[in-house]
Amino acid sequence: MSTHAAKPARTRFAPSPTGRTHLGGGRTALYDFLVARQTGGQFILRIEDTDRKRYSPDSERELFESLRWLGLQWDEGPEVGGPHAPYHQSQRKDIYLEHAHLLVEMGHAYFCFCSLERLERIRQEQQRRKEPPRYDGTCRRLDPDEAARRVAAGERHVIRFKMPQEGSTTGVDRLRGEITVENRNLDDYIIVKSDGWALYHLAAMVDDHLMEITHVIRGSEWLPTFPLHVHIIRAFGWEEPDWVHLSIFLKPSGKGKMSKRDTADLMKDGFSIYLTDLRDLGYLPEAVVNWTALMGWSYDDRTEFFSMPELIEKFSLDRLNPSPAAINFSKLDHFNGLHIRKLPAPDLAARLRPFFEKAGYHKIDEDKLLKVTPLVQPRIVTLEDALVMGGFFFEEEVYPNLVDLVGDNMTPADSAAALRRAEQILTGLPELRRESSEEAFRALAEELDLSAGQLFGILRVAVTGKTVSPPLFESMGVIGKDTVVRRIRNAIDLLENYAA
RNA sequence: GCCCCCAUCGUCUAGGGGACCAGGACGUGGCCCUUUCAAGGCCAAGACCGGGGUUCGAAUCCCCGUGGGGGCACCA
Repeated sequence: MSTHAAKPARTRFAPSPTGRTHLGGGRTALYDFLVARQTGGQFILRIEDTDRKRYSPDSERELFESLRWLGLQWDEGPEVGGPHAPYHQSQRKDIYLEHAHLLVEMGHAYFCFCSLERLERIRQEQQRRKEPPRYDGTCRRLDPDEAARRVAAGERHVIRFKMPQEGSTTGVDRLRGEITVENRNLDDYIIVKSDGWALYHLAAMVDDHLMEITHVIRGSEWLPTFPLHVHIIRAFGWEEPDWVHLSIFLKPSGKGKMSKRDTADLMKDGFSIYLTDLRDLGYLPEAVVNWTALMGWSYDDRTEFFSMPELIEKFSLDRLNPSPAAINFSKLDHFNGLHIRKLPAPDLAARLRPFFEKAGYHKIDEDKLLKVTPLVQPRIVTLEDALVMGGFFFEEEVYPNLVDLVGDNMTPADSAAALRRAEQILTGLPELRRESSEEAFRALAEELDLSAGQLFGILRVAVTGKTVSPPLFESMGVIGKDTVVRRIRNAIDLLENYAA
């Protein structure tokens, strides 16, 4: 695909807004987007909301938000319009109905008047006899003129696709090659419900054709009905798109698909399969894109770090892997760290700001944030980690634990004495810069017969309130001399009050 | 039960008849660097599901098992 200039592709992401947008959808949309961008074609978003009972406006909002967060802006679809509008299937009911009637006229479909109850009876009977559950074909044998009269008379009916009963059907999947199914294993699927709404099988094929879709990239859960879709397209005499059935995602253990329970467990570990959760958890869209792109696709035997432009250039449907993939969140952490470190500091600072603000650190000074950013940058894996790693920079006071203030193999009195000397040195310093302060404090350690680790450890706790922090002297420089001195005095008080 | 898909380190993967005592990445362990924590560098352990075939030669092709996954709605 990338080897020779392909003709512009028209791809579509066609989700059903009945739940939250997750990794699987994100990856499908990403591949759609990449193929469109790579070939100079269009990425279309189509909302499959023909099931009015399951439709949820919240889901749709979250869908748009998720795709945009990932950087997958659609060229045609809701909110942006396009030459094939409307892009909500709920607004295209008549189009599907017309096409269904066309199929009936051509003899590829028929009206069915069987009741739900009768269908249920047949199903149970078949189950009892261990037969595959299928429509028994009663209405298929009806005289078409009579069926038409009953429809005209207002009798409740559905429209079924007339599947050939002999032979087999072969479709070609881009990653698996030919997929052949015996026609007798296929059912006379309902394509229009009794309320007049088309089902996916019809609606999607009609829209894909009308919208001139060249590549249907979708989940492999569609593989079993793939031959049906091929049949519908052939019945109309349309050209088939390229079919790409993506592998599914397994839970991290590799044992089965993600369940509700798994999702809840995941959140406890600070992970989620939902895109907006990942955003709120402090993951970068760049990292999520890079990570999911590699779940089922590879470039070569060593390159793994990709930006969106690089993916657009290098992505290829020919290098997709058909086997199911377990989700590996520790690899997401890895990619997030990588992308965080790659970011220019001002960019990272801008992304960090909302996390600090949400945590209650208001009036964050831009200059200070810009200084803090490179200090936390190599030390965080998510944006949210910056709160723990660098919160003390924006805190008025810090509250160290007494035990942490006492150095290794030292008494509280020793620590207090060391801090007193540190305070003297600090106040004597004309300004607080890393080079000068580090030199002075190294000398102090020697004077007190302490290791650098001992002294710096005490200072770190006094100044940052924590045992783990960015490098001490750089940190002190950002915090400022007055605040550093005040915090050291507080630590001395703490130690001496304990002694008393 | 029936149908379909899949099968290389714990995980994501490279490999597509000889270049493979199987390469990379995450994770894990160790070392170096180092004021803590990271980052970074180096090293280590770790896999071709089983059985048949085809072939001079199989991780690679074929068949059968087995295992895993998906689907069997007037959902998508």
